[in-house]
Amino acid sequence: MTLPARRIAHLDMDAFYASVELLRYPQLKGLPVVIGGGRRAEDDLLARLRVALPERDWTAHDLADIPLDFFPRLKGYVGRGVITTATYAARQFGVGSAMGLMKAARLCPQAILLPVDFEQYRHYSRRFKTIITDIAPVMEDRGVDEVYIDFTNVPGGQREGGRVLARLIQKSIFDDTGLTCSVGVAPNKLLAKMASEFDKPNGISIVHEHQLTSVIWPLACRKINGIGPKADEKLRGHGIETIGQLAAREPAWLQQHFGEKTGAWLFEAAHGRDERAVVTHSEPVSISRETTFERDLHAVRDKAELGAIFTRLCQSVAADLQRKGYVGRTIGIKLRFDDFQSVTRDQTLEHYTADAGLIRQTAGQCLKRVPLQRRLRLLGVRVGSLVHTADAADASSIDAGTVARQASKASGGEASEQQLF
DNA sequence: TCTGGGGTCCTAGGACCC
DNA sequence: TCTGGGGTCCTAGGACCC
Repeated sequence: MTLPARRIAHLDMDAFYASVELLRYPQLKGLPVVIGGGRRAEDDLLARLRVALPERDWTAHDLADIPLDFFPRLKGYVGRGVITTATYAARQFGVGSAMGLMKAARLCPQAILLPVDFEQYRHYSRRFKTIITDIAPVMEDRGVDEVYIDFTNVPGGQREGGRVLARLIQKSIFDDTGLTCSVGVAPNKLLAKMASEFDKPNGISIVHEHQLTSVIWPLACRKINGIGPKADEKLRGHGIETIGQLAAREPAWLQQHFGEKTGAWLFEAAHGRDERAVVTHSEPVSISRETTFERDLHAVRDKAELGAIFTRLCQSVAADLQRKGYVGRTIGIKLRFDDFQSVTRDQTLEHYTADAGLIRQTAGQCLKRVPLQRRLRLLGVRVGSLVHTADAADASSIDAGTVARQASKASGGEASEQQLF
């Protein structure tokens, strides 16, 4: 008996956030639209609408019949926002994800700026993932708009190398949601991920093992998921630009220059080898909240403001933990200074917690270990070493008395903030 | 014209124990 | 008194991804 050949799909929704917005605002179809800008973008849009059409309740986010003129343009945007997604029409102008909005405003001032609406995206994310698992149950979540799917044992999953099943999934998602996606099918996750980029948007690409040298080797190393800007730069320094050139190096040479583990992985990846399974369930390792300030804040001069933000972040993390049913025992902070340098500090507690007061107190201790001469642009709070609340609920793990005692100490609010800043 | 927010994984050094 | 490994935990930083 022989095992069926592995067929793994990578499915990537096309310009997901922007496409969801276009479902709600069809009048924007074909126009350059960028999503981002955080709270400010939302306030701008709502403020305009309240002035223009004061009779309606604009917090409802129902703008399907709103004239184009009422949508805010990128031109003149000031602030720290970045682009989360851009429509294909906007990408023509060279704007793209993670770009600062002020830069985007220069490249494409006429672009329409929409605020992000995660609740909507999560809603459509759940919808398309349910459609997929109804057809092919072995699916790995890779975020709101991406998944891996194991086609191997799905009836029809081998037909035309997976194209037939990919087409069925693509059509089912479109019929239900009106959204398009791109799919790559290959012998493993590494190649499937690359394949899903070959034909975008709304494409399907099939890669077979024997196409390694003809299809994969001419590609830039950067196309390998896991090779980022730094590794790419270093590879270039050694005259390695394509995956084929990477594959030609000796494993020992790669290990010598990139470390034992990374070197071995680079060699395997360049040869299209990847045995990782499609993982249908995973547990979070950490939960965090962070925020970039509207303006850089000084630890002494802006003490009150920072203290309030710090406390709010701790409360948010605690609420997230409680809502999701986790407790953790490693409390950490992250700071980013005005020169963009970041530092982290963390401390591991004896007992698990999801208590805002204890998190605040411990995070405060961490903060005391950081020199605060420079102004800050970002502050974050993280809780790691997570376990399910139920699994930690025995007396040896959570000491309720300790939690209550330390919580009351820290929740004095004003007093503890005084010490911290 | 500076660069969001939420994650994972890896490395490396020091403490501590056997 | 000095020496060596190995294992695990903790902490800090960094690369990378969506």
